[in-house]
Amino acid sequence: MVEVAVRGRARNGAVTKERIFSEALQLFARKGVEGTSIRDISLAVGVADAALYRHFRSKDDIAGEIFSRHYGALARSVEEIGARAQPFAETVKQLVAHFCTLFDEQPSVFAFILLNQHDHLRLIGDQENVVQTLREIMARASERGEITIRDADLAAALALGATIQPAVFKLYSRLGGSMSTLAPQIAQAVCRALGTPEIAP
Amino acid sequence: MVEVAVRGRARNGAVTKERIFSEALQLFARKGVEGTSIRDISLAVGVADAALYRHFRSKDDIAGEIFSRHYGALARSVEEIGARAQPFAETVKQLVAHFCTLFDEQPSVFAFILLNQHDHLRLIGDQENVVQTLREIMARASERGEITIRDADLAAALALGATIQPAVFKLYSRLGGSMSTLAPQIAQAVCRALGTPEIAP
DNA sequence: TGTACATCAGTGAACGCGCGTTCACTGATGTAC
DNA sequence: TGTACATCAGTGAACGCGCGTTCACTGATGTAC
Repeated sequence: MVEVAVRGRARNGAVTKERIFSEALQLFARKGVEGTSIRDISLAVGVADAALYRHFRSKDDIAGEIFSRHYGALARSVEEIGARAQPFAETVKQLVAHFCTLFDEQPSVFAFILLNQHDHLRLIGDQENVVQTLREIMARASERGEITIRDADLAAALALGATIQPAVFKLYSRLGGSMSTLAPQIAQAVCRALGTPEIAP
Repeated sequence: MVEVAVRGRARNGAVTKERIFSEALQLFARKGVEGTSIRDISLAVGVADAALYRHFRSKDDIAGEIFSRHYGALARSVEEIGARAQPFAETVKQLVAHFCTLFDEQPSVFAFILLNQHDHLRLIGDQENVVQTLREIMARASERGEITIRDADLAAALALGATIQPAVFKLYSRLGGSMSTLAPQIAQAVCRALGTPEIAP
């Protein structure tokens, strides 16, 4: 278990499975799930196509496991930030910063779970739902009079759209620099859009 | 030319081509271009699959013609609204209203040209570009001091995201009512986000 | 108005290809005694 | 420490299927004289 095979092919299943996760994620983010074939993935990993079926039941299973792993992690982060006892403007700041950091550090994760929404948004259960969690954060802020937009769903859509669309622009090289650089401006724009009093920087 | 065949199959080429446009658009919007087959389209139109090749060179040609037709129309509308001599807040109001009306009246068009961006954004030339036009509207507003966000691309992204994301929510039934009902709230949110003084309703 | 012919808009069948998946098999690794 | 065996993680080849596209052909429509 300690030593990985040196001659011949590596035969550590856990390592191979992680490499499939990693390569498939990048391909899915770049070309979409439908546009990526099992052979594309196995070529990138460096194994035969049939080897993928030692680790996953099907291609959809690969996509599903990758999606729920990262989407679940994001949902938990959003929930955790939303639960902090702090002014709404601070929550917005931290949420936007979190999304921007995710884009900068794991662009494939960002693209796969947030930009290909139409493929799999219906597949996820409601247990760990980023959008649902955002909605609840907005509903709470509305109750406390921290935002003037009354419809919590609309507020969530405005905030999410104002954060995601700049990322799309960056993907198409329409915006330079890192997303984290833009985060303060985006957070301020979101607060203004929702009608929140700003806090001192 | 005046009378359409009554017995046997309709043989009016122009009519068939329009029906292909119409059915293919709906399928592309619902399932994506890759997820829609030539046989899906021909089945919906009610002709043999091979008949499609009497009107289009390829499947991509169908998608391309549909896309550029509607995308071009939207680009010209945006350009025309942007060229009007009026306060920026009024321009935003009209742009948002235009997008919302498009969603309400032609949801398939909206979904196809604005929500599947990754498939074909690279295919379009720069001659009639919705995003580019929005950017120029923002740049002009920035020069005139009508918005406080200095980066025109970021301003365009914020405005577009705040308009498109509610539409995505509506597609997933997360928001009720029509988009046109939400238009005033969205326009106001965009103006606030960009730092524009509001105008009287 | 009739006739001859070109074009148009359709058909069913077939094509080659790439896809997701399965198969029998192999040899390395882990485990029991 | 050796031996016997189960399991794991890989292989190349093949499968059936649906895909986009092409083909030869058909009959209706339009045009010229």
